[in-house]
Amino acid sequence: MIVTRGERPRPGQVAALLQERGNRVTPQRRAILRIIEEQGGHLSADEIYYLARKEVPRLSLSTVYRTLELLKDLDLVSELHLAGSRYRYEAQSGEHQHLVCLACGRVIEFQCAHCAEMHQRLADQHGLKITGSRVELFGYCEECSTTRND
Amino acid sequence: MIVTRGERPRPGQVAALLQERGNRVTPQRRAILRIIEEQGGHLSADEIYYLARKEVPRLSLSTVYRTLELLKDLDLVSELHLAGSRYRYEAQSGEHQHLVCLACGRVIEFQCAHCAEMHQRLADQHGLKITGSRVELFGYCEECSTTRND
DNA sequence: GTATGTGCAAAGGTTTTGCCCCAAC
DNA sequence: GTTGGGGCAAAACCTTTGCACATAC
Repeated sequence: MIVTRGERPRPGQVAALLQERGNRVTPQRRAILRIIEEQGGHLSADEIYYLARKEVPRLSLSTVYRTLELLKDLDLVSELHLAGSRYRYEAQSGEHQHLVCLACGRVIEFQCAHCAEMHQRLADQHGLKITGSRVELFGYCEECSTTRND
Repeated sequence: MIVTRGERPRPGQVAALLQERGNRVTPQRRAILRIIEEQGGHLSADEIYYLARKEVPRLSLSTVYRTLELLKDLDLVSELHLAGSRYRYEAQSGEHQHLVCLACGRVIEFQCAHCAEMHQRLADQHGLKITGSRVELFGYCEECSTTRND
């Protein structure tokens, strides 16, 4: 099955994707994927673990990591290195980029067609076939820059 | 002393920068800074440690980390999260961005005035004051994509 | 001489792995 | 019934910290 990158497969499709690879659909995997999709945010493995245990109390952190690995392979989830030392995970939902506030940690997502276009041009210039891109802008959001100036 | 961001201070200036803050100029710090500048690459703390020990054999890894912390504060070095789980460090040498080959790990740097301009516009739209930006394009370089197709 | 800096060792935090039992197919 | 997946505990990995000694100033 081919799911166009950037288009989020529906639950039934996810099951099919897994089965195609000989993977199983388990309550743990369902819970973890649903949490990432519903929360929408940029969750750490830890936070996912915490949330998922409400549903699958005996869940272990290693299962979270293993599941995230799998979901990355399936392009259902992507792994981010924003500020701080931990990985964060989010549902794959089309190319988008991040503005990160260094004070409060808030992350604003944006899409930018010009960026994508420019990246393609840059990659061509350097003979690279792009498979992914990341734009992160760091700074201080409106609220935080006001506070800091008080 | 003010060193314009993006302009690399010369050795004498570095000493002055340190002294201004009440920091000392030690052989360890000199070695680490020189390695980062000369290697030009994107070194991990580990690699810096390894190289610097040729010169300062009793150097410890914690000194490397502490020195990197200091050099970051002075804006002489910047910390990157490219592919993989470790931090990498490079000499601060003006805004530039990275193309990363996922097969061989090669990193190509590029500068892009358009990107900077666009980032400013995006940040303005979202009320963010930018202090830094990161553009990373992932893919396969010419050589590697040839090899993979064999 | 006096802080600041260093080495060493230990702690810390996050992610990965091994092993054996369990459950999805 | 098979085989992939999960839980647990331990290991691995990278980075940070505490402390006593060394050294740049």
